[in-house]
Amino acid sequence: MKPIRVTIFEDNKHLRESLYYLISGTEGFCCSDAFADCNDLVFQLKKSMPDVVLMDIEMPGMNGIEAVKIIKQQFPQVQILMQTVFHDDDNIFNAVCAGASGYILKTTSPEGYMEAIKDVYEGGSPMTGSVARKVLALFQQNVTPKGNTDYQLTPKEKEILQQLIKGKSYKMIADVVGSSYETVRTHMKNIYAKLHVNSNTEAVLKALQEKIV
Amino acid sequence: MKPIRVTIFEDNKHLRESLYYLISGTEGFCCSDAFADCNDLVFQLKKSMPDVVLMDIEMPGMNGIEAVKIIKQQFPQVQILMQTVFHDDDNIFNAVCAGASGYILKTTSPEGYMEAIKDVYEGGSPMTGSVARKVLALFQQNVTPKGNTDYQLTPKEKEILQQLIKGKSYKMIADVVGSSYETVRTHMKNIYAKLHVNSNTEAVLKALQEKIV
DNA sequence: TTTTTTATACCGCAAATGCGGGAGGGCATC
DNA sequence: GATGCCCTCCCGCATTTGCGGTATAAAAAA
Repeated sequence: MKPIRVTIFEDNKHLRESLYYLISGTEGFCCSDAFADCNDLVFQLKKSMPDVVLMDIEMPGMNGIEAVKIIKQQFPQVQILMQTVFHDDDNIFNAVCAGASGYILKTTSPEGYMEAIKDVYEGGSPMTGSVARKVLALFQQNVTPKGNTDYQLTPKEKEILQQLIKGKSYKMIADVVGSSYETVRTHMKNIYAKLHVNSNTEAVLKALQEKIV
Repeated sequence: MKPIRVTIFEDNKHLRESLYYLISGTEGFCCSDAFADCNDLVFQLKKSMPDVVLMDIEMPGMNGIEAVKIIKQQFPQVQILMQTVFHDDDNIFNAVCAGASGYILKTTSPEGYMEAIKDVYEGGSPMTGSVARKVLALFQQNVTPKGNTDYQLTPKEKEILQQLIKGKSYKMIADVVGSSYETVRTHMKNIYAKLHVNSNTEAVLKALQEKIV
């Protein structure tokens, strides 16, 4: 069983070295490299070939978020564990969007660190509870506009609406669902009535917003 | 220090009772009630006054997701921990949207259960690593599609597109933006050309997806 | 200053859409 | 057997859209 290769990006010398020794000294892990900044990021990673990158958010030069984007683009298989001092909503949000797989605080215990590294490596997404709560909160904010009104659409109607919100015209829809153009029109009439709309765009809008599809 | 009050909703009798004894038998916890379904949900909760609700997703009658919505509406301070057998994307998504604060699998160990309950109570959001990963994945899917392509829309064009994705017709748009119907049409032509679309719906779709607005 | 861009506005025509109606077949429920 | 629901298809007509022009004036850029 080969060890999990970890590369560290952390500007604080003390923490960086502590982590280096912690990881190197743990059975089953191997700290392939430790950097203070993201200069030559891609080049360094090509050499290091890590399984997991431990990335600080606050860093001089290129910040952690930018680095995550680049890493995910160039080495999509690499798992990234973010570490930060603060509970900053924006940072969490951005890191998650950029493609980080885990998010822990620097106050985490050494054992916690090692568990988290193992977890991201195995496909999990470790987060300290409060970070997770923030992610969920963001998630709820950004996605909840999910009206739950039931419009009683029939399967066929849903199918057609599905196609409509892909930008298809009636003719194309008819083709896809295997009905005649006229039939599609009939369905649309019914859909409009059920959704209480009277135009193409309104239907698309409503369908997308309320996730009726 | 008063104990954390937990109410269980779980249709499986064996698991329900196991959890009941587990929670009751743990220092600092108190299982205020355990139900097999969500009948009289609100009434029962008023009596139980739990701090944390342990909710099964798959249940006869009202399912767990619906229950979460109601609980969060009626008792917003109550923390909800979902439990499920499966890793079903839709369920996770819906539960999170509905307002669940944590999400664990039934295969979780007794200690894991207790930790999770404590965690939600304290404002965290425990999730098994793989669940967290799925939530993040959903998050990334739903939020990142932030197209960075620049379509070079002029202010007026953006304004008009803005209106279009509200479901307005050209006439109505003309009225809102204070231009003539014909002018709006001209702008639309240009917008379509810039977005590389050729229908109403496609434009709305693209505008919404890429958040050009 | 000349050119380009933006916003304004109109005409015309073909196509698509919205809306009203009618009509038959299948299938399940009552 | 009757009723209701869903899916199917068609007709007609008024309106809206998509797309091709043309054109003017102000503003911005060259």
